Amino acid sequence: MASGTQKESDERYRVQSVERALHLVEAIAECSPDGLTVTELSRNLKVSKSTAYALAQTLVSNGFLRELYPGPRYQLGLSLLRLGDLVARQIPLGDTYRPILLKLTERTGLTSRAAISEGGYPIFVERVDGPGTVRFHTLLGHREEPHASAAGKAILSTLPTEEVMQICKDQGMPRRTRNTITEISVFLDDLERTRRRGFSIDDEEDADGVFCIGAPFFDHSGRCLGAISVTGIKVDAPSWKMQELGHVVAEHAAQLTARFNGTQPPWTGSSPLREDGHSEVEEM
Amino acid sequence: MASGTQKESDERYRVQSVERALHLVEAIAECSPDGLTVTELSRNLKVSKSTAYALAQTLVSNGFLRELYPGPRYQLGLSLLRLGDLVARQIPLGDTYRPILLKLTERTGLTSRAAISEGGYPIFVERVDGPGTVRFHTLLGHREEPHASAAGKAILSTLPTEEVMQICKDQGMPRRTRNTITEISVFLDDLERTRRRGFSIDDEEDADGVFCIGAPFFDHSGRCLGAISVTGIKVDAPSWKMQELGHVVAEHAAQLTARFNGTQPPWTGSSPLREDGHSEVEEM
DNA sequence: TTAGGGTGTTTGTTATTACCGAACATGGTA
DNA sequence: TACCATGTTCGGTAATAACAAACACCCTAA
Repeated sequence: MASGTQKESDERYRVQSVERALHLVEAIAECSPDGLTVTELSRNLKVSKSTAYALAQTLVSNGFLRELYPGPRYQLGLSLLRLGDLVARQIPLGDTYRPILLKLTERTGLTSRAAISEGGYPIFVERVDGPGTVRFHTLLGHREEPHASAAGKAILSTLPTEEVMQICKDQGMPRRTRNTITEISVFLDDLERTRRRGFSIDDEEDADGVFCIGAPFFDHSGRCLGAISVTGIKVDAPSWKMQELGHVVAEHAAQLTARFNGTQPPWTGSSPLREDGHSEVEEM
Repeated sequence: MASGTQKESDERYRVQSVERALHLVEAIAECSPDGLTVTELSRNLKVSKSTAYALAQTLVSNGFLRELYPGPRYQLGLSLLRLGDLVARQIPLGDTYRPILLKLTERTGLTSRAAISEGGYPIFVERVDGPGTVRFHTLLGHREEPHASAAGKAILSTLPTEEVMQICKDQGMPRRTRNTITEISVFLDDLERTRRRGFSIDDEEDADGVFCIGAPFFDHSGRCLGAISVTGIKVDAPSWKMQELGHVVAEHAAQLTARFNGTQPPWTGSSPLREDGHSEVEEM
């Protein structure tokens, strides 16, 4: 549903006009950077023009939106830049990620990202774009599908089975591509493979032609803090190369763990190569 | 007043509950990263506990705030990170600033920032922290005082006198430190010196012990797009060193202008050194 | 030029709904 | 245990958010 996946704070205690105002901001965010006019907003939110107008004016006067002339189009305002920067700065040890991602991108030539775990869901908090011409539309603060992203699978691979099943039930396992895993039993098998090899693979499971490889990092008690991942287009890395990339990613994740004075749980990295060779890559 | 400096879109057309919700976000931003409780929020906004509760719940359910236990404290939410990142990405030619700021910081050892001009006011859109242990609390999206910041003075130095006086009248020239320029005539003199030497100096005018040096950059028509500046603590750069720093900053600003295929207006940099030597630095 | 359809803005009016105060639940402390 | 501080829930009431309709202002086409 609309915004339902978070903890469902009772709907009775929500303020309609505020809810509408926030949806208005989101609507503009989706149409960025072009922005929307009052009429478009009113249609989008299914409210009267005058209501949309009043909401937009309120947001503008507080810097959450800005009016672009002519024909006033509303764009995201600079308060959001300031508040977003503030959030970025208060991410625990936020400065730590960038240097390691830079190294990872330099080594692999791929876009790399760091996500922290929010109740098992990956939230991306840092990004280093690769040198290639391909740019991925990845936003900080974005929450990816836990079952169809490398970061999500890396994080889930560290959690007990019951928690994984709970998250999958809450979130559902919607199909994103032909390769998306939508069966819980298949997914649990995949997490088991992830644990054994020490890194996760999203092989065109979230978007066609795009792969990701991720690995988790840990705090001092061995709890998973989040995951890092690299993203590329499939032609850049055929399946036989993923094994190699996986070890590089896992190695950098281990460096992050070390920076946090963390400890790898005993079962990770214990068998970087499976008994039966590299079949786990090809069988997906 | 509260948020008065922006264009005063008629107060009749604002919705109260949304206004309160946004102020609530700002209140939390000011107390970040600790966050605030419902009771603190209600006191801060001068509304009843139940109202603050409803507003906060609405913001939480949309990801603008997050609830931290115990004793639910409300913090800024990850939607703000995502929206802020989106704004950052749609800044015109946003990728251009960082490499030049990196060079500037490497060369000077100081924190450097880029601001774009929003109707003559400087809005910071990029930042590269210096290697020192001193960190300045500078936020992207923040609007600094035009009359008491190096970036502001650099931008204003490119505008006609009437516009400068209008902005000073709108904004006022509040005193921030002992050194703040609060007299319009003195300020206009300072802008004239800035034009002649090609860079602006904020010598403890915004914060005690902190100096900034800025220089404007231009588009193809010679209009000022914004300014870059470096920031440091006074002990790192006594007055005699500012002249030298100024030329480095101005040089990097010129590189930015070149990147934008811009043109320096004829009167800039025409006399990088004043007739009477370096006295302008000491007389402040 | 004029008519038309599209804006954004302004205006009352109505009933929705946001707000408050008070009651309830909870947790820590003396 | 009683107390005082929270956070949460409830119902009544009046403020106010939302709407429709009118207005002003472009454009474009006839």
